[in-house]
Amino acid sequence: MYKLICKDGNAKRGEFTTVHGVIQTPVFMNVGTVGAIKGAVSTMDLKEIGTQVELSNTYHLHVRPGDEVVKKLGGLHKFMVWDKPILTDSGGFQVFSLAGLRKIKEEGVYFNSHVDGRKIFMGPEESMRIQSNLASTIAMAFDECAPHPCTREYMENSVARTTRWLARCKAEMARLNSLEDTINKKQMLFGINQGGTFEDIRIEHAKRISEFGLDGYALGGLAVGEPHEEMYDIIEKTVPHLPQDKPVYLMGVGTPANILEAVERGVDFFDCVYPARNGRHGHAYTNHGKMNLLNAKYELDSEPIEPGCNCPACRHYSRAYIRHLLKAKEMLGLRLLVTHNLYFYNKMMEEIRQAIEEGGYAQYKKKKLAGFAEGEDA
RNA sequence: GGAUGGGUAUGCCUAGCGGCGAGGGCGGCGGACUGUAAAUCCGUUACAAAGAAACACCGCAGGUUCGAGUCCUGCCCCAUCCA
Repeated sequence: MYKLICKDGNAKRGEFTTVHGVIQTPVFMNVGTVGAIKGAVSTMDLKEIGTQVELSNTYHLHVRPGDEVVKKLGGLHKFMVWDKPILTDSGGFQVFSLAGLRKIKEEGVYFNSHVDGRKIFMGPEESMRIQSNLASTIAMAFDECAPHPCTREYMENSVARTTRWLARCKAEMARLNSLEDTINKKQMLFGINQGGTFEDIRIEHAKRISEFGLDGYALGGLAVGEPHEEMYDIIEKTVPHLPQDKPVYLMGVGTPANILEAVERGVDFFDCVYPARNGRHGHAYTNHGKMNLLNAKYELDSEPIEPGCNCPACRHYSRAYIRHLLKAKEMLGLRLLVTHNLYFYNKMMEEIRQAIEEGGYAQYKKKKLAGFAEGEDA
């Protein structure tokens, strides 16, 4: 249940109520694909850094340890010890990212497991069944994230199929939620808008899926190689054609700047591997741009990553120490950096919410972007 | 004093055993990464040049050879061992 608290321009401040608690939006979901945030960050850590929603992946958990296993152990919440909302991505993105290992058919997608090569079939029904077994708070519809660039013809066919798949997802979800042994009988379903950078396909599809009466709507297939401006433009043109009383989720995006721009265009949910991946790669996000802790200039730097930051890493450790850990390939270095980055994202979302409530979003965004730009490593 | 093993590029270490304008690793620097096959990947790290015959002390000096980092001789350093 989505409740709009207030708007500032097109930026929305809302509350999304789920069986696992209320999500304050706009929100950044922390990505833990296989049921764990890469970089040795525990769910205990997530509590400490203000994570509201954790995101896991249908395909990956199906491959290992297997959704049946997770179900036997009481569902993903119990399994990974996380009682707040979990959103599971449907496996649709793997149709894109594992393009070399799959075949798309009308009934679904045939994958060769990236782990051991065995054949895996996943269609809308399978994806829903797996997500129901995982018992996530929010399930995503099974879609195709089409590549960029692609021809208009390819996109039209792909989007039409994604729509047909959505109907099957909805029906299967309703069936699963009514079953006796389903763990989360109130599992929500978000539909996914596609269409690449073809504005008319996007809008047409947005209108079409809006008729399904789902719990939320996502913009998929963006940030897959198209220029930022084009992505912002598509968001701006598409969001008005999605239900106004439902949350909008921009999948897989993005950089802090991407998020600031998208919030301004009415997006409520975000997720991205950047804070975790870049953390593992030695980069720290700060209000003055990105910082590469691997650089020699931090060798004797006893400052925290970001002075004034209240994350566990910055409260206790210096840049020099974290650099040393990274150089020494100690896991603690990655963990501290990823923790800092996730905290940074979560904190920024908190600031965004406050700025919208205070009606000063445009100003906040401008100031924030200026800060990023002045950074030494930005 | 003797024995043995080494000295490879203006960061460090190392491959190399007659065709080397010398391969690799680390360290350094830079880049990439957007619903995670990624604690990853890519580039660069003497000078000069971007050109088919141009110039890098492969510890130093000679020698053998069409050709030597590679073989021979002497010397200088380093390590370990024996006196």
